[in-house]
Amino acid sequence: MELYAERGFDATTVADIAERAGLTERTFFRHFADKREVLFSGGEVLQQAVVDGITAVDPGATSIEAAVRGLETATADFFAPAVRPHSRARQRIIDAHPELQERELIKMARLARAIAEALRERGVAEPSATLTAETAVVIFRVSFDRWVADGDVSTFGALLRESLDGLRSVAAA
Amino acid sequence: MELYAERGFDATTVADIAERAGLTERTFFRHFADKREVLFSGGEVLQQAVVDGITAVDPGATSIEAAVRGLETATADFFAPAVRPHSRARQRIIDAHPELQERELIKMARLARAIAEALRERGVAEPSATLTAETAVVIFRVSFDRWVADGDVSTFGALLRESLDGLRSVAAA
DNA sequence: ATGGTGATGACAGCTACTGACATCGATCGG
DNA sequence: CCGATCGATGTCAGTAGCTGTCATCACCAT
Repeated sequence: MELYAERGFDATTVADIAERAGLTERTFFRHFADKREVLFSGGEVLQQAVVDGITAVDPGATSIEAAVRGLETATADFFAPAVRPHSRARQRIIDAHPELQERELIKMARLARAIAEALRERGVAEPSATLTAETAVVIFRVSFDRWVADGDVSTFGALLRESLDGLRSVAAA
Repeated sequence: MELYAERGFDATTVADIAERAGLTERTFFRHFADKREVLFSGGEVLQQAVVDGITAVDPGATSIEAAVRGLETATADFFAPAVRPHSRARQRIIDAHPELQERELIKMARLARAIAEALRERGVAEPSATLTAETAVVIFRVSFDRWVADGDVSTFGALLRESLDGLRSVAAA
């Protein structure tokens, strides 16, 4: 991430990264599937936390409530105020490179699938499960954008709530 | 697409494609940004059609109604029953290759941004415009999946309506 | 000490993609 | 009717991402 920030994603070769890390280029590719993956390696952990959060929600909750509550508990650990500068730096790099956005998007798609599966475990039928999961991910993304943005100082959980409310009024219209 | 279907995306080189097309490898890259783009080249046309459709909707309509109506008019031209076999073949290739899914996802993201812009033109404020646009794209994707799936024989417009209803009940919960 | 295992290095190779320059055909002004 | 121009293509060389294969080495268990 240092190198990507310093000279840009395209301008840094895998050889550069390997050198700074004191390793071989080959070894880099044994740890990361490709050059982009470096920025996304922690993703499965968050995904698992969200899934765990959803299954922990009281069974009486509606599907969208369960999904958002799962996001709330998971993001409370991952998106503490202290990590905001790091997240912001990371996001600046991603936003500047379409290839990285592609990777980010597929991670989100996987998150949606995992959420849908967790909802089905709770007894939510299709197509509600998928629809709810996709909606939850939209809420997550909108919230994340606002959380990373400079001006906003709300907590992630509060932003999730606001986004959910916003979406409810949009859908009700 | 012939070659991708015959021997798989990974197993076909650009040299193969160029040869079958009777052209040079270099010429291929002058027409398509990269190897994946071949499968997505028509995307901007659909996007423009959706945007045009949205701006044509009567100004009194709500934002989500305008977005879905825009999708309806655009998809009526692009997703006629006759093109279903082609769409299905294309989708089979994409579904088998994560790299292609990445590209598809970023196209969807661009579509969402274009829809949001069209909604803002209609006077919809943020964050409603973005939220509505993302929601509309979810509806589009769910509908497209069902339209491409074997069993279903509904028209695309009907599927859009059903998905919108489904999402409304999810969000209302 | 021996053998197994997991991480790394070394090296060769393929292919996606790019830049630079030459060629060629069509078109258009004189 | 000729030459200039322009757009599309061919040619060639080069870079870099990524992979397969084999050797090495540290560590651990028996």
